[in-house]
Amino acid sequence: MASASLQEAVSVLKSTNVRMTPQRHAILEFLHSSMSHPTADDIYKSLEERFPNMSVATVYNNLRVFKDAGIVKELTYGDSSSRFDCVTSDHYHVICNDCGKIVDFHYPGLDEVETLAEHVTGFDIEDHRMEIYGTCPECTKMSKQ
Amino acid sequence: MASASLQEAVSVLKSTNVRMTPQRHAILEFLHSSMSHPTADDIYKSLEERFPNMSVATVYNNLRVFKDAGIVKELTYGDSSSRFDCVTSDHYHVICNDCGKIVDFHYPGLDEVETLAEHVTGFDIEDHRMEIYGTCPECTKMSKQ
DNA sequence: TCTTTATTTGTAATTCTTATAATCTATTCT
DNA sequence: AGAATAGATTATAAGAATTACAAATAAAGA
Repeated sequence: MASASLQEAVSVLKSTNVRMTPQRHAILEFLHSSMSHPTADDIYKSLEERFPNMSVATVYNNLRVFKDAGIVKELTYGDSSSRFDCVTSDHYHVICNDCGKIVDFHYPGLDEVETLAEHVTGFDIEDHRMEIYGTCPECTKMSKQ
Repeated sequence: MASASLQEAVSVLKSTNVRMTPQRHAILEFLHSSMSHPTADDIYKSLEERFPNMSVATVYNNLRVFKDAGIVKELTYGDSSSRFDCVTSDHYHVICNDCGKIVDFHYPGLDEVETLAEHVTGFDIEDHRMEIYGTCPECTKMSKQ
């Protein structure tokens, strides 16, 4: 479950019969370099200059390919559009209710939750995610003024 | 954070200046009776018979009112449409990757996560949610046949 | 290089959700 | 009770995100 580097992601893709295209590489690159959690549109806009002819459909297609390959996760929050996060290691997200900022948060040791859920529900558990909601320091400061 | 009964939900609404209408009551009733986690459209369809003239907008409007009042939570997963869950007590959701079934799952004691997140990120934490993903017994059985 | 097959592109279509304005209904004030 | 006010519903249109589709293009292996 840990595809740390861009290289690793590329080789994961090659192992299935997924071809490497310039667009794909650029999308992966952007996902790995940006520490934020971009939307499909963020990605599209950021690559507009390098790929003036790229279609939005390409971004969506490839995000699905990456998701299926397990190297990218889709995050759906309250807001309209999904965000995408390259799978690096288990971490959670702290999200600001005001401005939407997302901060990574490490908290190990929730494997137990999966084990218990398996026993209680009979599901074959694969994964879990957690989001923590609140107000970020900046927004707190703003509201106090 | 615990509005166990329908009655309680109604009185919460009355305490703000939200009027009780037949449509509102029916939506609340449905949310409380259905142990599933219906989409706006599920709710709309289920009330079609009783309220032939009801608009989808009414469902959406009221779900927002309920959300703002804190008696209903919106759940956004991978699939296209949001699901709604009346706030009863803290619980999490186990979701089937195949058929989308959602099962409630109680796991106390994750307040610590919020505390730690506050310290690490400086956020003013209010809430958290967790989803556990896997394959339900039925879908596992199906795939083995 | 050639062939096969995946991928990209551009556009149209779909779906979910929200905005708007008109109508209607409940509550309040006199 | 009756009028005024504010809130709610309805119907429809608009908006935004995502997907479907068919034609054109490009990658990978023989």
